[in-house]
Amino acid sequence: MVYRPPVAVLERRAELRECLVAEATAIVSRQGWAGLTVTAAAAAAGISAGALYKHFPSKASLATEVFNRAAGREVEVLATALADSSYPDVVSRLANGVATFAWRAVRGRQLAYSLIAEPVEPPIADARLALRRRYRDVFAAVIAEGIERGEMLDSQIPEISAAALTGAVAELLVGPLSAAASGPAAELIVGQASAIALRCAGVLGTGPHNDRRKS
Amino acid sequence: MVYRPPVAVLERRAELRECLVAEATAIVSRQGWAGLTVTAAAAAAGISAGALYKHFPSKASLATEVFNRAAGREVEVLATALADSSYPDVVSRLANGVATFAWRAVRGRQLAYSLIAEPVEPPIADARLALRRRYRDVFAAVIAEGIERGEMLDSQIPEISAAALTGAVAELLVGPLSAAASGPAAELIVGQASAIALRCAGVLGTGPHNDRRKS
DNA sequence: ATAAACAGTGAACCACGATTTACATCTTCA
DNA sequence: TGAAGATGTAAATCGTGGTTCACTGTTTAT
Repeated sequence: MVYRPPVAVLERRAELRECLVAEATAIVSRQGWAGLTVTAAAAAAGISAGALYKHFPSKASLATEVFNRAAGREVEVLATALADSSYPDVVSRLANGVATFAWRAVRGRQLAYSLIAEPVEPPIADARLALRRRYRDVFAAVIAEGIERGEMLDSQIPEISAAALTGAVAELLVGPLSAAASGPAAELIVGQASAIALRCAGVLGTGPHNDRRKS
Repeated sequence: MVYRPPVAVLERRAELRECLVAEATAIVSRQGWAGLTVTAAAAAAGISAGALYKHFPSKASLATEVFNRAAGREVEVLATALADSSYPDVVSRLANGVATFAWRAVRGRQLAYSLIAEPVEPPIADARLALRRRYRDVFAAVIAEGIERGEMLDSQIPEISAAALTGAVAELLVGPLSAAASGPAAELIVGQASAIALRCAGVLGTGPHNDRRKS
């Protein structure tokens, strides 16, 4: 071989690749997967559609990379919130985790919708299955710990409760209900989401009860 | 006008239209929306693709009719189960409703997935929104009644809990968890789904508790 | 200086389904 | 009988995006 690209070129190449992923992510966060065409992504990064194929073998490849990175970030944030050791009990950690999850969905609403519910082509649908599984596993671990420590109902199956919890919160945040959620409405929904999540997870202790005094 | 189609012809025409809807529904129940092409639907009904347009103005029109009819049936069944007056209390009715919902999803799994979660083109996505709203409303009514009668937590908002409940059960039944659900596993999931739904709805009374005796 | 490797361009090219069209057939009713 | 309406067929047409292709300009190592 008589040509070996020098470091500077390789760096620029890597940079452009990153730029493509970043721009594609921005498009999805703004317009959803429907807006992510090869032409649009390439144009946003300042190159032509054909050139994109010098960096990704196919659109699906770019799309799944975008998905997986964004999904990874979300799961990471959730896992971190769920592991926050400044809370003494598992229940508080769960509440904190759900609230975090919820807030992130309320702010990047379009991205949350795109990750969780928007119609997508098959390769991304697969990645989405994996995402759901990861959410489930993360929640399931917390529930299992809660059962272990006697803070949660022990007749439940952590994986199942976790899946339900994931679905419940997702529907709440991404579904039609929160579509029109302005500031205060959003707070209400996030608050309710946390409460519901705890009930879902079979939190023991005081248990659900109504106040005697009527207002 | 010198031609007025006689009753027999009109009947046959209506019959064929029904046949198209039925065949299209069958395709969706078997292969999902992905399998529902104009050609396939027409062929199943024994006509050519072009002829289908004598009965429906567009594919979207046929598809939404298929969706809405199937969705209507599901909601109807659920509403009936939730209204079963042979149960004395609201809680039992809710449990019964969720179990019915769940069983139907476990048997027609593909159809349930298609109605609730499969990627679809925009016109059907709209119809799906409406379906989710209907599910939510039906559950919300029951929860509201439960609160009214003092059987459920009164600090919740029925619509929100109902949305969460819908999402939870949907995720459970249509998500990856129940993908491999053979007979006994399915029963387990349905059972858990009912239990989770009751917790979600903030059922009072005995509340979640662990048995003292360890096995 | 020059062959080789490579990013990039812009214009084809292609696959896939939905729709439309041109034409044939049949039926009704003046 | 024959003009008009309706159904049906098969093939052509269209739109949309992803993907490929032929070619250009640039850079590197001999």
